[in-house]
Amino acid sequence: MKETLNANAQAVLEVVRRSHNHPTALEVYEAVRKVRPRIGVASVYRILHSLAQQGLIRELGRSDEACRYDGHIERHDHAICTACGALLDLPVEVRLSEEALRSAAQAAGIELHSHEVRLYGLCTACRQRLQQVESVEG
Amino acid sequence: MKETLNANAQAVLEVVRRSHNHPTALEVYEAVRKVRPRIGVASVYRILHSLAQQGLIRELGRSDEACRYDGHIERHDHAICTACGALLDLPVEVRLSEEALRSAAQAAGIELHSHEVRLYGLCTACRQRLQQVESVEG
DNA sequence: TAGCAGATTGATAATGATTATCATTATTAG
DNA sequence: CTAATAATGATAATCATTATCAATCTGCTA
Ligand SMILES: [Mn+2]
Ligand SMILES: [Mn+2]
Ligand SMILES: [Zn+2]
Ligand SMILES: [Zn+2]
Repeated sequence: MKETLNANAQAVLEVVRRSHNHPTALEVYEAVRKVRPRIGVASVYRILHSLAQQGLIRELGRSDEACRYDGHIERHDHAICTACGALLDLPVEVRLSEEALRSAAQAAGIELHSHEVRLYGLCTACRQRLQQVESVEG
Repeated sequence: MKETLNANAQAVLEVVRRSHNHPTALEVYEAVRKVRPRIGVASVYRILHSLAQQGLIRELGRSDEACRYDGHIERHDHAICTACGALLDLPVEVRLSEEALRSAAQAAGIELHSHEVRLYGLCTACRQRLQQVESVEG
């Protein structure tokens, strides 16, 4: 229900698109202020979430909100539910070649210590819950 | 300089190891309280960081601390500096087979929407900074 | 055009996670 | 047994994010 972007949303989108450094919400806020001085921080947060929901920008971090700890230190990957934030171990390893890792790390200029694959999607519970809603609505 | 683990640290480590659900610091705190009722929340945070630094447990989330936004929505991967929290785009794609993704998602019971590879290590700036320190100390 | 229902906005307060302080307590060295 | 030092935990502070809610804007109708 949020088809057209108003001036504020346009400005936020512009800022995020122009920036190549993965800005935080507050950084976006400071930049948007320059062109839309009356905008408030609440609106920036609202707009960012809305843009992310529309797929126009992407949210990084935020698997839930609090830092989580893992007692299993052997390398393994995770699945993250985009609806409820659940963070699950992947029981099988997603293999990727040493060579690909090495060259990617070099291209980014990073000294590689470890890596992780993250799968995003709906967990079983959320899938069922959303199907319910869908069948009621439709 | 934190070779031996005292009773509090042992208890925290036990809790994290026993839990299979990636607990938050506060969840760990509640569980540890049961066996060490006098422990404070500050100590739990201190111990968790210390254990992570020693490589005995792993911290998930916490690329920096605030949620970051990305204006580039085409699928791509990231490098994260474990020293300064910098979050960088990988300029090359880390390829992994559709088949591996699919089977991993199925094994975790998740309906896969997207995925991301994360490389962890030291960015250029931090690498140089740490070399300086090292040469002064050593 | 005036008036009104409903949506949008932004100032501000509230919340939740994490960190900083600092007086108190435990450890260690002499 | 001291005195010095390190570890601890209660509590206050900070920071990002969200909730509230009065004010404002936007169609729309009489
Ligand atoms: Mn895990
Ligand atoms: Mn990116
Ligand atoms: Zn879920
Ligand atoms: Zn760095």
